[in-house]
Amino acid sequence: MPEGHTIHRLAADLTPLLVDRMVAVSSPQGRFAADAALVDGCVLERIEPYGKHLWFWWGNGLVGHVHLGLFGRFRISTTGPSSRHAVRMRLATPEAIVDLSGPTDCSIGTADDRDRIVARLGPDPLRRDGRQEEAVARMLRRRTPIGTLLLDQSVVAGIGNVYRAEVLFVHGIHPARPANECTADELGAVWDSVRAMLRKGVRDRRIVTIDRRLLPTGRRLRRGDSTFVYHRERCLRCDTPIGTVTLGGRPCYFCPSCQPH
DNA sequence: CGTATATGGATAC
DNA sequence: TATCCCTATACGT
Repeated sequence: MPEGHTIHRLAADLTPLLVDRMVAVSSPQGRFAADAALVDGCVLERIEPYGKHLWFWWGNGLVGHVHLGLFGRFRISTTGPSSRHAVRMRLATPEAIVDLSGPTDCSIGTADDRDRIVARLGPDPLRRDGRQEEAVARMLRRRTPIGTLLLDQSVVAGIGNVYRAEVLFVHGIHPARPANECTADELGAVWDSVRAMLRKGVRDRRIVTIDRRLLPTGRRLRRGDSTFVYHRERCLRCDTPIGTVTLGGRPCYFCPSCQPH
């Protein structure tokens, strides 16, 4: 679930439920209990998404940090606590209960702590302050494979393994190509595409990158098809067997035919 | 019941 | 580069 679109979707969903309210903060599972006590009963002033990070600005000046990692998940209930799951953090108002399980990080810190983390993030395509030129500059000056850079949160914040593969496919770029062998126009187009993909992900609440205009006319889609190359056996466009190359420590799926060296 | 897998990332070497 | 952590789910036995 969690690439940047998930985080921005969560901020939009949780804000009307929790912001400007006094929130009971607890940790049924226990590991967040000491931190929870620091903000329990405070008014939540703002929920801020940035890349794959989520910050909770509390009325007493403290700032909660959540990073879902690979397994983290929020469950929202308006009818009572959802049992059965290990709940690291519970945010409760009279109207709603928000349960967080499995995060890589869930902690309470200061605004400075938040700033230090944001300082090492690249621009986020889903934020108003996300600047295309900044991301292009960060990529263009390096000869690192573009597939590695797109996964590097200090270059662009919010892209994960699915969007990286899909956006490179859409532009016909082999993931191992050194970033500085791309043109500025090309990299700008990659930014624009991934921003559009992420926005669609926020709207749909899931990743669907397929654009029928990029497929041969008459190509039949199977139920559940959502990507061109990610986690597929064969390319959705040309049926060539999909390859993978490990970049940034994780397999990057690509079509050897549509994305030649 | 066990095992494999997953859209992430920090840390140790 | 390797290892570990966090959790849920799908699937095989």
